[in-house]
Amino acid sequence: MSDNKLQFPLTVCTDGEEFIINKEEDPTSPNQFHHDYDGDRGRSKRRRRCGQCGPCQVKENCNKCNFCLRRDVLKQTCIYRKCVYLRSKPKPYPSPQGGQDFNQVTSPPPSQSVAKNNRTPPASSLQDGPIVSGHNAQISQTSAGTFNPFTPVSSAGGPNFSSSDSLFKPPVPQFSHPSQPSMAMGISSPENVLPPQIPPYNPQTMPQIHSGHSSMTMPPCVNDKMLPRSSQESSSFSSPFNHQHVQNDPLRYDSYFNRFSRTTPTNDPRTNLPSPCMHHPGLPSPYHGTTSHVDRGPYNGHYVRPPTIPPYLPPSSNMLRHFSSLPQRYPMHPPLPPTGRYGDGYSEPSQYPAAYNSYGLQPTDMQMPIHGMSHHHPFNTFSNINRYQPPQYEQSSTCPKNVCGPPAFPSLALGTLRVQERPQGIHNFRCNPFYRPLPWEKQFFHPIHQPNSAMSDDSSKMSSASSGFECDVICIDDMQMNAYIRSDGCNSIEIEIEDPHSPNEQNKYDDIKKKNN
DNA sequence: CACAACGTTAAA
DNA sequence: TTTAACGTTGTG
Ligand SMILES: [Zn+2]
Ligand SMILES: [Zn+2]
Repeated sequence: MSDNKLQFPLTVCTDGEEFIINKEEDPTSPNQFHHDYDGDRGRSKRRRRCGQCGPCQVKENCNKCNFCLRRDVLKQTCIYRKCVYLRSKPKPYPSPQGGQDFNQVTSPPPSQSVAKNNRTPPASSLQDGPIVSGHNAQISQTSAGTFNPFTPVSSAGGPNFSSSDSLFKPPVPQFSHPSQPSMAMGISSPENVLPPQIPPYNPQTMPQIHSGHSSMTMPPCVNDKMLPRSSQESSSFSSPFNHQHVQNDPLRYDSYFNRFSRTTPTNDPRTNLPSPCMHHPGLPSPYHGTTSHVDRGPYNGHYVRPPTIPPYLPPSSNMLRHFSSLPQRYPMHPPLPPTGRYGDGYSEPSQYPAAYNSYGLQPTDMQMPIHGMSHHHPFNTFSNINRYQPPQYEQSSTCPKNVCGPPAFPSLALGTLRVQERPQGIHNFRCNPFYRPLPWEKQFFHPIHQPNSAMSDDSSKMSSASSGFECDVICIDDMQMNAYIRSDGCNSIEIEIEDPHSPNEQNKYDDIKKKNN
């Protein structure tokens, strides 16, 4: 890895865009948590949102899910905002003794005191959906001390998961093949520009669930490192990202077709996809409605801690459980789905499938946003979106979520860097990764089968095609190197830099390039 | 179990 | 006090 030659975090500028590159951290670092809920210290009776997981980043209520729609009665938080860690059943209260029922779900990271910001501010804006919080421009706490419960996001839709089963059964190796699209480095993301990834709630762009399996009701995985199928698509949306990409016309390996190619948006069917955000052609939408606060944010010592190490890579999934409050199709106004909180095995702590991946977006910094959210209303407040970092799996580990095998590509040997766009964008719910159905949400969104859709039913294909992978040459601090760039389809790009001094790697690259010819 | 309802906790 | 939403309980 070329890490040793670079100092992180690095700031990389490409085409006027600045990115922050952080070295990957070990999310598993234990010492980062502390909690009280199940711990003893003044344990509170209730767990609190961790403030770090993907859903916790969502600042706005979707206003479409059952919980939102029936908030008064159900008194539940928006399905899209439900903390991953709270999805498991709470441990029986006064369980004074060490019955750590859910050892994994105990406490959140030392909550950054910052978390308090989580509380949503007055809402000023209203749009339709939740907002992902982001960093404000302050970057933050980066340090290693930061807990990263979740890794980032990938956007929405993670890889295809069909069902919980899929967790165990590697879908298609996402990494095994280089794959398609990813965003090129220069991403221009002016404020108000949508992230490419969030395909509007268009049935066609919605992640499709693998049919034939049990239904998954959880919201999407946002952390997957792999490029979710939808991400891909989204990346092709006309968006700053894409545009940039086009400009760069990077060489990319299209796994789907098994070959390298230069991008040509023009003929790429994907480019015909709808704009990433139906609501944001570029401007904020009108505000309408009242607002309401949302969560109170994490509180020191009160969270339930996200799964610790092993837990974050569990076999099954709590997260994959049904989350029945998800609307069928967000933007649409479909029939309401049922609401359920722990259902479907959510309760099983042991099941945090991909806790990390599934949910976590790892904001570059842990800062919580400050935007208000409206309860029953859309808002048009833009919040800075986090530049979510790609998931950080152990180096050789595979994406837990896609239990697929390890990346069978050079990437393994390469150091992984996370490149994040410098914080600046603002997005509303629709533009936020969470907005899209998360993996577990697929069930809700997928219902609409679109035979003729650009999206194939063959999840295998989609899957492989979704691991955006492209090799390109980038320059960092005057150093040129080959790098594989993967996009999460949203706000993050993962760049794997080859160690210039590693002949082997070089060869690998060469090989790859040759294929292209 | 999935779901619905609602008491209750706790932040603002 | 109000509001958000966690945890529990009841039903099918
Ligand atoms: Zn909602
Ligand atoms: Zn959380």
